[in-house]
Amino acid sequence: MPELPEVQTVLDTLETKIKDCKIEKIKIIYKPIVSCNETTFKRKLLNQHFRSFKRRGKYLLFEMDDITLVSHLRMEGKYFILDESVPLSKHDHVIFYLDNGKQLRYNDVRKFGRMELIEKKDDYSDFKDLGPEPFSDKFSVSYCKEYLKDKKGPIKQTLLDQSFVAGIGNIYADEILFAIKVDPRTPSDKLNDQDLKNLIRSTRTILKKAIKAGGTTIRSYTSSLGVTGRFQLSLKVHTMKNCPECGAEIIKTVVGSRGTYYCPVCQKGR
DNA sequence: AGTTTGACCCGGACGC
DNA sequence: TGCGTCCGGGTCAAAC
Repeated sequence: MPELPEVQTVLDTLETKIKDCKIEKIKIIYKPIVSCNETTFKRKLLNQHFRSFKRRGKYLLFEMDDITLVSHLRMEGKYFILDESVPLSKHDHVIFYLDNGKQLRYNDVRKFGRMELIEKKDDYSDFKDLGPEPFSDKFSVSYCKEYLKDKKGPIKQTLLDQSFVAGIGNIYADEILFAIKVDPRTPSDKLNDQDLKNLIRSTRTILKKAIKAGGTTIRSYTSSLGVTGRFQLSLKVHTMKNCPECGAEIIKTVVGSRGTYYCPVCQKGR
């Protein structure tokens, strides 16, 4: 499922493929994907060009001439760029007809993804109450300390809270906590300064590595399949059976109603 | 009043 | 073949 690295990869790939393309027609097959009024959505996007490509957390932001198209892939949203002659597939929900004869197709098996329009801004830092980007200077030890103060809920759950830091999903939350050797159930306010330093560093390292891997993998897919949003993961705990460090059996449990993997030997509470 | 939990949206996968 | 159940990101309502 797309988390920050995958969203970034999709964005980068779309930028190379449809930058400055014009939308000539829009077909909405499954209406709830588009959050706003259908007529307004079409009217405002018609004859607009894809000018710049930005990301905020897991949201794709397509800046057009006069408006910003926001897209969230949720669980399984995918974009394909295909010739109009290619038959529609079962889970294609929104079709953008481009001026180069290609179509940008939004495909989503679960139908959880959403699109909406917002005003263009120079700065999307206030967008949807999202927390800082993991790579921004705002994601600092002092910020984490302040945010986590008196937070009793498990640190894993806080990592998934998009208003704490934007873009981390279930898989990377497990991977980050494994990297810093902290038990996912640890109360959020129990992490010490060193833990927070490690948390910030590991988050950036892991996400960066995944973006790199995503970029590598997706290039081999794009020529035939369009933007599938698939990318390789080098997972250490999530879905693993044994710990790559100590060999202990990985525990699978539920934290904050999310499936959670951790090593009972390497990862300690505080 | 602020924080936290839970239902919801979906359909594929899986177990019986 | 056919049910029933589980899973999950973000939103929003309800409960604490």
